[in-house]
Amino acid sequence: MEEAILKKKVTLFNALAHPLRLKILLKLRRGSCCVCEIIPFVGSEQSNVSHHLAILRNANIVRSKKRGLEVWYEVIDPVIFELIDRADACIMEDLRTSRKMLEELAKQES
Amino acid sequence: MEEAILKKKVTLFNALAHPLRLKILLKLRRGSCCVCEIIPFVGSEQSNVSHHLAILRNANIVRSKKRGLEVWYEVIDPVIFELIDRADACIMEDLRTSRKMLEELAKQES
DNA sequence: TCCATGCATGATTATATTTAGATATTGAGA
DNA sequence: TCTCAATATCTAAATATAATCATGCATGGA
Repeated sequence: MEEAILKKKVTLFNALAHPLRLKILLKLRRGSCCVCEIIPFVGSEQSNVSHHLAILRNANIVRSKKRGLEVWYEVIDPVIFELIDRADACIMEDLRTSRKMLEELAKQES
Repeated sequence: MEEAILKKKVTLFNALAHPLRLKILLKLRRGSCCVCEIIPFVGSEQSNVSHHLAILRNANIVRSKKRGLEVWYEVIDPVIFELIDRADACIMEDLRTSRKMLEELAKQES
């Protein structure tokens, strides 16, 4: 694996490894919007949201443009949502396995 | 989004957000192996590798079992590789876009 | 039983990340 | 021009993460 690609992959996964940033992307999935809409959606300080938006920008996941006083954000490439969905699939599979194990434990106890 | 799922997703992405851990998974992709094979592959201290393996274990990405003195690791669910591949796709798309922008810049300059 | 091997765990230090508050910047309107 | 609104950036403190070194633990062989 090329070192530069590896680094980019770490940056990408790292950008997705925070609840606030995942919430921001969840909001942007419904369409682009301004920061003033993101702030109440994620429920955090303005400066904190701005900081996390910068991390998503640096990871090339979102881009912004000014519209008067507001700054509007949008996801650059929706493929990112496929990535997130794949993560969901991993988690769901994991949960299914856990449930099966619990069921078998329960069977053995009865 | 349910808070528990969100947390699991963060744990998953976080586990993938480190070059050493991605290298470990790259190794395990070729089949399960013992720690003594992983250490030279990733090129780091034994204790450090062990710590990172623990992070992958806690994220439910890999599991281990003893075989005599050795401990063998394997990926629990290969779906994780689809996730990683999807990340690659995101990065490649990003690189393609960057290249296009550079080409257009070059055109304008000439 | 004693020792060596393979690995995990704990402690420590250095570094990075997160958060909140303060300040700076940009644009719109009075 | 002055002021306000929306957002970014800076700073400091708290917390988390990473790497290394030391130690502990289980297993197999002498």
